[in-house]
Amino acid sequence: MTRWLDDDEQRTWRDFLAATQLVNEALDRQLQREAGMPHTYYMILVALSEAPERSMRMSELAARAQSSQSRLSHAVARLEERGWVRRHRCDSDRRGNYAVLTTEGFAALAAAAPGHVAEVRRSLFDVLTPEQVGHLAEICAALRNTLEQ
Amino acid sequence: MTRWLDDDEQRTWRDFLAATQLVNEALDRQLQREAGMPHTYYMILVALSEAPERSMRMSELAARAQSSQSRLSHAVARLEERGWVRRHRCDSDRRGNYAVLTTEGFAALAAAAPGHVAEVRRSLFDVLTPEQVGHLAEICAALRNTLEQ
DNA sequence: CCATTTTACTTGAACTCTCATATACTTAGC
DNA sequence: GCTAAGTATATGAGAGTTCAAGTAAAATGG
Repeated sequence: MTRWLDDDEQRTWRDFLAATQLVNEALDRQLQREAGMPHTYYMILVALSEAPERSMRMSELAARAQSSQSRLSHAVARLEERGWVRRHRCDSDRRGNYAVLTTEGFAALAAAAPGHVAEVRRSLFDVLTPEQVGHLAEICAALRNTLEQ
Repeated sequence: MTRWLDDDEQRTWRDFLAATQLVNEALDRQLQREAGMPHTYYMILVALSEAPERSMRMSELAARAQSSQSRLSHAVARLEERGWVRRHRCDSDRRGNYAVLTTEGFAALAAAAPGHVAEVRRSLFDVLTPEQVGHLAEICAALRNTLEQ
Protein backbone atom coordinates (compact mmCIF):
# COMPACT_ATOMS: atom_id res chain seq x y z
CA MET A 1 0.00 0.00 0.00
CA THR A 2 2.57 2.57 1.14
CA ARG A 3 5.18 3.50 -1.41
CA TRP A 4 8.27 3.69 0.81
CA LEU A 5 11.30 5.76 -0.10
CA ASP A 6 14.03 3.89 -1.96
CA ASP A 7 17.66 4.28 -0.89
CA ASP A 8 18.32 7.30 -3.10
CA GLU A 9 15.16 9.04 -1.97
CA GLN A 10 15.95 8.21 1.62
CA ARG A 11 19.38 9.76 1.30
CA THR A 12 18.05 12.82 -0.52
CA TRP A 13 15.35 13.34 2.07
CA ARG A 14 17.74 13.10 5.00
CA ASP A 15 20.25 15.39 3.34
CA PHE A 16 17.45 17.83 2.64
CA LEU A 17 16.41 17.87 6.27
CA ALA A 18 19.97 18.19 7.52
CA ALA A 19 20.98 20.85 5.02
CA THR A 20 17.96 23.08 5.46
CA GLN A 21 18.19 22.79 9.21
CA LEU A 22 21.88 23.68 9.17
CA VAL A 23 21.23 26.77 7.08
CA ASN A 24 18.36 27.87 9.28
CA GLU A 25 20.29 27.30 12.48
CA ALA A 26 23.27 29.22 11.20
CA LEU A 27 21.01 32.13 10.32
CA ASP A 28 19.16 32.12 13.57
CA ARG A 29 22.31 31.93 15.62
CA GLN A 30 23.95 34.77 13.74
CA LEU A 31 20.96 37.06 14.16
CA GLN A 32 20.41 36.14 17.78
CA ARG A 33 24.05 36.68 18.62
CA GLU A 34 24.71 39.87 16.69
CA ALA A 35 21.28 41.51 16.59
CA GLY A 36 19.39 40.00 19.50
CA MET A 37 16.46 38.79 17.43
CA PRO A 38 15.34 35.55 15.83
CA HIS A 39 15.17 35.25 12.07
CA THR A 40 11.36 35.39 12.11
CA TYR A 41 11.50 38.87 13.67
CA TYR A 42 14.08 39.95 11.13
CA MET A 43 11.76 38.87 8.33
CA ILE A 44 8.97 40.95 9.81
CA LEU A 45 11.17 44.02 9.96
CA VAL A 46 12.33 43.46 6.37
CA ALA A 47 8.76 43.14 5.10
CA LEU A 48 7.76 46.34 6.87
CA SER A 49 10.80 48.23 5.64
CA GLU A 50 9.83 47.48 2.06
CA ALA A 51 6.20 48.55 2.42
CA PRO A 52 4.91 52.03 1.56
CA GLU A 53 5.17 54.19 4.67
CA ARG A 54 6.95 51.22 6.27
CA SER A 55 3.51 50.16 7.28
CA MET A 56 1.30 47.18 6.55
CA ARG A 57 -1.89 45.50 7.62
CA MET A 58 -1.28 42.63 10.02
CA SER A 59 -2.69 39.99 7.70
CA GLU A 60 -0.67 41.14 4.72
CA LEU A 61 2.42 41.32 6.88
CA ALA A 62 1.83 37.76 8.04
CA ALA A 63 1.68 36.63 4.42
CA ARG A 64 4.83 38.52 3.38
CA ALA A 65 6.83 37.45 6.39
CA GLN A 66 5.66 33.85 6.05
CA SER A 67 4.16 33.82 9.49
CA SER A 68 0.89 32.61 10.91
CA GLN A 69 -1.39 35.35 12.17
CA SER A 70 -1.03 34.22 15.72
CA ARG A 71 2.74 34.09 15.53
CA LEU A 72 2.80 37.54 13.99
CA SER A 73 0.52 38.92 16.64
CA HIS A 74 2.79 37.68 19.42
CA ALA A 75 5.92 38.77 17.57
CA VAL A 76 4.64 42.29 16.92
CA ALA A 77 3.72 42.55 20.59
CA ARG A 78 7.37 41.83 21.47
CA LEU A 79 8.68 44.17 18.78
CA GLU A 80 6.40 46.88 20.13
CA GLU A 81 7.89 46.42 23.60
CA ARG A 82 11.31 47.07 22.10
CA GLY A 83 10.02 50.17 20.33
CA TRP A 84 10.79 48.75 16.89
CA VAL A 85 7.21 48.56 15.68
CA ARG A 86 4.01 50.44 16.49
CA ARG A 87 0.45 49.33 15.91
CA HIS A 88 -2.46 51.55 15.05
CA ARG A 89 -6.09 50.87 14.17
CA CYS A 90 -7.24 51.05 10.60
CA ASP A 91 -9.98 53.63 10.03
CA SER A 92 -11.62 52.22 6.92
CA ASP A 93 -11.95 48.75 8.49
CA ARG A 94 -11.96 48.96 12.22
CA ARG A 95 -11.24 45.28 12.73
CA GLY A 96 -7.89 45.88 11.08
CA ASN A 97 -4.52 46.92 12.42
CA TYR A 98 -1.52 48.46 10.79
CA ALA A 99 1.96 47.61 11.96
CA VAL A 100 4.42 50.45 11.41
CA LEU A 101 8.20 50.21 11.53
CA THR A 102 9.61 52.92 13.80
CA THR A 103 12.82 54.83 13.17
CA GLU A 104 14.50 52.76 15.87
CA GLY A 105 13.18 49.59 14.25
CA PHE A 106 14.60 50.64 10.90
CA ALA A 107 17.92 51.42 12.55
CA ALA A 108 17.99 48.00 14.22
CA LEU A 109 17.32 46.38 10.86
CA ALA A 110 20.00 48.43 9.12
CA ALA A 111 22.48 47.49 11.82
CA ALA A 112 21.64 43.80 11.53
CA ALA A 113 21.58 43.55 7.74
CA PRO A 114 25.28 43.35 6.85
CA GLY A 115 26.02 40.51 9.26
CA HIS A 116 22.91 38.72 8.11
CA VAL A 117 23.76 38.95 4.41
CA ALA A 118 27.27 37.74 5.14
CA GLU A 119 25.80 34.70 6.89
CA VAL A 120 23.46 34.03 3.96
CA ARG A 121 26.46 33.99 1.65
CA ARG A 122 28.54 31.88 3.99
CA SER A 123 25.90 29.25 4.55
CA LEU A 124 24.26 29.10 1.14
CA PHE A 125 25.61 30.91 -1.91
CA ASP A 126 29.30 30.45 -1.23
CA VAL A 127 28.84 26.73 -0.72
CA LEU A 128 27.25 26.11 -4.13
CA THR A 129 28.42 26.48 -7.70
CA PRO A 130 26.58 29.03 -9.85
CA GLU A 131 24.95 26.14 -11.68
CA GLN A 132 23.72 24.65 -8.41
CA VAL A 133 22.34 28.01 -7.36
CA GLY A 134 20.38 28.09 -10.62
CA HIS A 135 19.00 24.62 -9.98
CA LEU A 136 18.12 25.53 -6.42
CA ALA A 137 16.22 28.57 -7.62
CA GLU A 138 14.08 26.46 -9.95
CA ILE A 139 13.45 23.83 -7.32
CA CYS A 140 12.42 26.29 -4.64
CA ALA A 141 10.18 28.21 -7.01
CA ALA A 142 8.44 24.97 -7.97
CA LEU A 143 7.97 23.95 -4.35
CA ARG A 144 6.72 27.37 -3.39
CA ASN A 145 4.24 27.55 -6.26
CA THR A 146 2.83 24.15 -5.47
CA LEU A 147 2.73 24.28 -1.69
CA GLU A 148 1.77 27.88 -1.15
CA GLN A 149 -1.78 28.59 0.05
CA MET B 1 31.87 46.83 2.15
CA THR B 2 28.88 44.49 2.30
CA ARG B 3 28.21 42.50 -0.83
CA TRP B 4 24.41 42.69 -0.96
CA LEU B 5 22.32 40.11 -2.75
CA ASP B 6 21.44 40.96 -6.35
CA ASP B 7 17.87 40.52 -7.58
CA ASP B 8 18.32 36.90 -8.62
CA GLU B 9 20.00 36.00 -5.36
CA GLN B 10 17.33 37.85 -3.43
CA ARG B 11 14.60 35.91 -5.19
CA THR B 12 16.41 32.60 -4.77
CA TRP B 13 16.98 33.24 -1.10
CA ARG B 14 13.37 34.15 -0.41
CA ASP B 15 12.09 31.19 -2.38
CA PHE B 16 14.48 28.98 -0.46
CA LEU B 17 13.16 30.23 2.86
CA ALA B 18 9.54 29.94 1.79
CA ALA B 19 9.92 26.52 0.19
CA THR B 20 11.83 24.89 3.02
CA GLN B 21 9.47 26.36 5.57
CA LEU B 22 6.44 25.11 3.66
CA VAL B 23 7.86 21.60 3.50
CA ASN B 24 8.73 21.60 7.17
CA GLU B 25 5.39 22.95 8.22
CA ALA B 26 3.53 20.41 6.13
CA LEU B 27 5.52 17.67 7.76
CA ASP B 28 5.11 18.91 11.26
CA ARG B 29 1.39 19.41 10.86
CA GLN B 30 0.86 15.96 9.41
CA LEU B 31 2.74 14.28 12.22
CA GLN B 32 1.17 16.38 14.93
CA ARG B 33 -2.30 15.74 13.58
CA GLU B 34 -2.04 12.06 12.80
CA ALA B 35 0.55 10.86 15.26
CA GLY B 36 0.54 13.44 18.04
CA MET B 37 4.23 14.22 17.85
CA PRO B 38 6.44 16.86 16.30
CA HIS B 39 8.84 15.92 13.52
CA THR B 40 11.83 16.21 15.85
CA TYR B 41 10.39 13.44 18.03
CA TYR B 42 9.71 11.32 14.98
CA MET B 43 13.34 11.65 13.94
CA ILE B 44 14.45 10.48 17.35
CA LEU B 45 12.24 7.40 17.14
CA VAL B 46 13.49 6.64 13.63
CA ALA B 47 17.13 6.88 14.70
CA LEU B 48 16.51 4.58 17.64
CA SER B 49 14.58 2.08 15.53
CA GLU B 50 17.57 1.70 13.23
CA ALA B 51 20.13 1.19 15.98
CA PRO B 52 21.26 -2.23 17.24
CA GLU B 53 18.96 -3.26 20.09
CA ARG B 54 16.95 -0.12 19.24
CA SER B 55 19.22 1.55 21.70
CA MET B 56 21.77 4.34 21.51
CA ARG B 57 23.88 6.60 23.65
CA MET B 58 22.31 10.02 24.12
CA SER B 59 25.13 11.88 22.42
CA GLU B 60 25.15 9.60 19.39
CA LEU B 61 21.38 9.82 19.19
CA ALA B 62 21.59 13.61 19.23
CA ALA B 63 23.97 13.51 16.29
CA ARG B 64 21.85 11.05 14.28
CA ALA B 65 18.59 12.85 14.96
CA GLN B 66 20.15 16.24 14.22
CA SER B 67 19.33 17.52 17.63
CA SER B 68 21.25 19.49 20.22
CA GLN B 69 22.01 17.55 23.37
CA SER B 70 19.77 19.73 25.44
CA ARG B 71 16.87 19.41 23.04
CA LEU B 72 17.31 15.66 22.98
CA SER B 73 17.40 15.48 26.74
CA HIS B 74 14.10 17.32 27.03
CA ALA B 75 12.56 15.37 24.17
CA VAL B 76 13.54 11.99 25.59
CA ALA B 77 12.08 13.03 28.93
CA ARG B 78 8.74 13.63 27.18
CA LEU B 79 8.99 10.43 25.17
CA GLU B 80 9.70 8.56 28.38
CA GLU B 81 6.51 9.96 29.93
CA ARG B 82 4.59 8.51 27.02
CA GLY B 83 6.29 5.16 27.47
CA TRP B 84 7.88 5.27 24.02
CA VAL B 85 11.48 5.43 25.16
CA ARG B 86 13.31 4.25 28.27
CA ARG B 87 16.64 5.45 29.60
CA HIS B 88 19.21 3.38 31.40
CA ARG B 89 22.66 4.11 32.74
CA CYS B 90 25.67 2.92 30.85
CA ASP B 91 27.91 0.58 32.88
CA SER B 92 31.23 1.11 31.14
CA ASP B 93 30.94 4.90 31.41
CA ARG B 94 28.67 5.89 34.22
CA ARG B 95 28.22 9.43 33.01
CA GLY B 96 26.52 8.01 29.95
CA ASN B 97 22.93 7.06 29.24
CA TYR B 98 21.35 4.79 26.73
CA ALA B 99 17.99 5.63 25.23
CA VAL B 100 16.01 2.53 24.29
CA LEU B 101 12.95 2.41 22.06
CA THR B 102 10.17 0.46 23.77
CA THR B 103 7.75 -1.88 22.04
CA GLU B 104 5.05 0.78 22.35
CA GLY B 105 7.44 3.36 20.91
CA PHE B 106 8.17 1.14 17.95
CA ALA B 107 4.45 0.59 17.45
CA ALA B 108 3.80 4.33 17.54
CA LEU B 109 6.51 4.83 14.94
CA ALA B 110 5.16 2.05 12.73
CA ALA B 111 1.70 3.57 12.94
CA ALA B 112 2.97 7.01 12.03
CA ALA B 113 5.29 6.02 9.20
CA PRO B 114 2.88 5.52 6.27
CA GLY B 115 1.19 8.89 6.69
CA HIS B 116 4.56 10.54 7.12
CA VAL B 117 6.04 9.03 3.96
CA ALA B 118 2.94 10.03 2.04
CA GLU B 119 3.41 13.59 3.21
CA VAL B 120 7.09 13.53 2.22
CA ARG B 121 6.07 12.49 -1.27
CA ARG B 122 3.24 15.02 -1.46
CA SER B 123 5.33 17.96 -0.33
CA LEU B 124 8.66 17.16 -1.94
CA PHE B 125 9.20 14.32 -4.39
CA ASP B 126 5.89 14.56 -6.23
CA VAL B 127 6.38 18.28 -6.79
CA LEU B 128 9.72 17.93 -8.57
CA THR B 129 10.86 16.29 -11.79
CA PRO B 130 13.33 13.40 -11.45
CA GLU B 131 16.02 15.71 -12.76
CA GLN B 132 15.25 18.30 -10.12
CA VAL B 133 15.36 15.64 -7.43
CA GLY B 134 18.83 14.73 -8.65
CA HIS B 135 19.95 18.33 -8.49
CA LEU B 136 18.45 18.75 -5.05
CA ALA B 137 20.34 15.69 -3.83
CA GLU B 138 23.65 17.16 -4.96
CA ILE B 139 22.89 20.55 -3.50
CA CYS B 140 21.86 19.23 -0.12
CA ALA B 141 24.85 16.91 0.08
CA ALA B 142 27.15 19.83 -0.66
CA LEU B 143 25.51 22.00 1.98
CA ARG B 144 25.57 19.24 4.52
CA ASN B 145 29.22 18.42 3.93
CA THR B 146 30.24 22.03 4.24
CA LEU B 147 28.09 23.13 7.14
CA GLU B 148 28.17 20.03 9.27
CA GLN B 149 30.27 20.22 12.47
C1' DC C 1 -32.77 45.73 8.64
C1' DC C 2 -31.83 41.92 11.46
C1' DA C 3 -29.66 37.45 11.92
C1' DT C 4 -26.00 34.82 10.27
C1' DT C 5 -21.64 34.15 8.55
C1' DT C 6 -17.21 35.66 7.60
C1' DT C 7 -13.08 38.32 8.33
C1' DA C 8 -9.31 40.48 11.17
C1' DC C 9 -6.94 40.13 14.85
C1' DT C 10 -5.80 38.88 19.85
C1' DT C 11 -5.20 36.05 23.75
C1' DG C 12 -3.89 32.20 26.94
C1' DA C 13 -2.28 27.84 27.75
C1' DA C 14 0.53 24.10 26.56
C1' DC C 15 4.55 22.76 24.49
C1' DT C 16 9.19 22.95 22.41
C1' DC C 17 13.64 25.07 21.95
C1' DT C 18 17.74 27.59 23.38
C1' DC C 19 21.17 29.12 26.42
C1' DA C 20 23.58 29.04 30.57
C1' DT C 21 24.56 26.44 34.27
C1' DA C 22 24.91 22.39 37.22
C1' DT C 23 26.19 17.54 38.22
C1' DA C 24 28.58 13.48 37.98
C1' DC C 25 31.92 10.83 36.27
C1' DT C 26 36.49 10.10 33.68
C1' DT C 27 40.93 11.13 31.93
C1' DA C 28 45.48 13.55 32.15
C1' DG C 29 49.32 15.44 34.18
C1' DC C 30 52.54 15.44 37.54
C1' DG D 1 47.15 9.08 43.93
C1' DC D 2 45.57 13.58 43.75
C1' DT D 3 44.17 17.56 41.44
C1' DA D 4 42.86 19.84 37.16
C1' DA D 5 40.67 19.52 32.95
C1' DG D 6 37.48 17.40 30.04
C1' DT D 7 33.23 14.66 28.79
C1' DA D 8 28.24 13.12 29.11
C1' DT D 9 24.11 14.48 30.36
C1' DA D 10 20.42 17.01 32.98
C1' DT D 11 17.98 20.97 34.42
C1' DG D 12 15.67 25.58 34.80
C1' DA D 13 14.43 29.81 33.10
C1' DG D 14 13.15 32.53 29.34
C1' DA D 15 11.50 33.00 24.75
C1' DG D 16 8.96 31.60 20.61
C1' DT D 17 5.33 28.71 18.43
C1' DT D 18 0.97 26.43 17.98
C1' DC D 19 -3.69 25.55 18.68
C1' DA D 20 -8.11 26.57 20.22
C1' DA D 21 -10.94 29.95 21.65
C1' DG D 22 -12.40 34.74 22.15
C1' DT D 23 -13.65 39.54 20.59
C1' DA D 24 -15.08 42.81 17.49
C1' DA D 25 -16.39 44.62 13.21
C1' DA D 26 -17.81 43.92 8.34
C1' DA D 27 -20.40 41.54 4.74
C1' DT D 28 -24.26 38.63 3.27
C1' DG D 29 -28.91 37.46 2.39
C1' DG D 30 -33.41 36.77 3.02
